[in-house]
Amino acid sequence: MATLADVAALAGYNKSTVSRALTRPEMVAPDTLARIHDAAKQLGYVLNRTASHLARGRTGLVAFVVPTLENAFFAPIIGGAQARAAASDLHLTVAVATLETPAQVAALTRLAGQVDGLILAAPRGEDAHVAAIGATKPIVLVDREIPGLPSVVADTATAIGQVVSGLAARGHHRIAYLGGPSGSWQDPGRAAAARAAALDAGVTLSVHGPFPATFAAGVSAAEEVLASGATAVVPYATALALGLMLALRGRGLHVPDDIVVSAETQVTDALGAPGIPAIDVDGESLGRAAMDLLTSPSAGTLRLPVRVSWS
Amino acid sequence: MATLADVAALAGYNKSTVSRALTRPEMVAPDTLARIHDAAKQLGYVLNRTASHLARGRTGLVAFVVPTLENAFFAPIIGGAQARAAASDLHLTVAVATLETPAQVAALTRLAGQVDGLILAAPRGEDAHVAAIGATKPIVLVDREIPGLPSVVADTATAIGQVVSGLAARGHHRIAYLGGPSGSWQDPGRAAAARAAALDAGVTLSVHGPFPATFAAGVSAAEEVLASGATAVVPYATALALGLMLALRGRGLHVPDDIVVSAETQVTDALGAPGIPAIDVDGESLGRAAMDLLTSPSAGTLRLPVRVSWS
DNA sequence: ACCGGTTGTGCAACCGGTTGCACCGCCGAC
DNA sequence: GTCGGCGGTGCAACCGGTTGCACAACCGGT
Repeated sequence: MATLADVAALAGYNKSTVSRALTRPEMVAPDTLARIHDAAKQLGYVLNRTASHLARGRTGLVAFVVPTLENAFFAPIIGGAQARAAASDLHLTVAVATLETPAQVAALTRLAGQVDGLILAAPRGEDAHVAAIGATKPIVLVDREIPGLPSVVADTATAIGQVVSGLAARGHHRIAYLGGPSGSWQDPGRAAAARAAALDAGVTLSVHGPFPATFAAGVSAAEEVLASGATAVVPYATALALGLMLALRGRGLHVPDDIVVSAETQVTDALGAPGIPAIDVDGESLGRAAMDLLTSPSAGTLRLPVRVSWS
Repeated sequence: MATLADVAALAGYNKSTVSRALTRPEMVAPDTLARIHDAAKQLGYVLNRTASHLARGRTGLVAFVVPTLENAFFAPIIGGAQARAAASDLHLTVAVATLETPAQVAALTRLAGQVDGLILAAPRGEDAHVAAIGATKPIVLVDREIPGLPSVVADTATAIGQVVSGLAARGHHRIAYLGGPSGSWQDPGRAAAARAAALDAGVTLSVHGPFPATFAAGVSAAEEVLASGATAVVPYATALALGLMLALRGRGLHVPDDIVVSAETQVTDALGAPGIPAIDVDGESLGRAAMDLLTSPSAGTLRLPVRVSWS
């Protein structure tokens, strides 16, 4: 591997000039620049990030922390962040932690020492624990707000309110809301929005949960949903919706004729029936926004709209 | 941040001795070790990985490359690899690439220059392209075999053969196999196993595809499946199965009364009906095995069994 | 008492860039 | 014709560990 010194020798300049030519071209005379670029190309020089990072006191790593990898919801978010990270010459390292236990907080604190910044997606620990990590390193929250920390959240509460109103308008009198994992920051807001919309429309809303955002939990929720007598269900997550749909069908009910379940457009489209609400979060945008917030910091919350549509 | 030099000063030793005490304790006298550990603890010393990596000529990074993040199939694999990586003090950085285009190969080659090793999950590029990356850095393949490269694959072909046989034994005469993404290495083996089992049992097998491993593709496959007249379907991936199931139900068919679709246990359980085959791949084990293969190299393929069960 | 062999520690070079500061030459201004 | 200023470059220290080599002390054996 060619080093800066090699390039310098070939071009007839000093290491430092070469370094400047490569990182701050405006500090160097044009023809010097050209000669150095030539030499670099000729030698196939590529920057040694490790050395660069050591000298600069940075690591070039950003940790993306998710509560779980089982929930496909986070995949596009990671994808979006990853794309932006690559554009800034950063690496994204993925870690799994909810921040609910001291051990997890400790592990994440250790990890924080090895990265330039963290993106915490839907962390479930206490404000103070999360903030403590934010005190050490730049940090951005996704789908969670903590005063003083920058964050980007999908405005699903509003969306869910719209869904409940729409369902009521379509004649549903009993609606069920299936809550997310305990500790979820989004959940209370969604439940509240659902309640408010139901109250407003004069329909009954039953709130169930908490449930992990998994297919299996959706299956296990079927019983409770049936008992509630609801004709429409608004689950916290797509995985939950899918599990519920299949379990309902396993009990002989027809979705959506007997009971309507909201999900993503992708899923509601498949059913090919009208009147099913779809809630679509643009995960990639969330991820990109989070990464952008990390690289060009600014406090406050960025609230991204969520699309609601009806099949 | 305390440095080695600080610890050395406090403990009354030289940097080098401290370094050795921390990395190769057996080279240092017991009481020296104790004093150094004391000093380190007192100062809250933690190793600067960047400096360490520079001196050692390594980066401590392993790239985990997946063809897509949309498919939840890779999540547990990443999780498993991540867990093992953490145990070896390595960071996992996730990248998305199929290796099908020169641009992707180039991007991955660049990435390869910044990591200590790569795990390529289900890469879809040509053998030569993949092997070229393997020539630069240690590499492990997941769900793909290329002569000369270490790999770990889930033996889904065998599982699919069992499923087809079992379906035939349960009275299905027309069975459909839904293929995976074009370029998938696993797909031909699975299709072949399905064909062999069908031939063996004297039933008809129709092979469809290629399909991306997504929910939407499953939906779009419904038409073709219906046209085939199959009473049982074996899809390449769970997402495909779910999409298919919902689309079939959207067309008024009952799963599994009218048509049986294989999936993961999780999904088949939800249906609460007997006679549905389930195929379960232990993703975490795959990931762990891949990481282990990377850290303690050995050529050849590690073939992990896949569980088949019937609801 | 002498010697070859451990064992434990220090010295200093090194990994490969980055950057503050000094220096040189050339410019326009007075 | 001098002088301040500035663009361009080199020098060397530095980031924080790692490691080859030298060396001193101490071991048991003869």
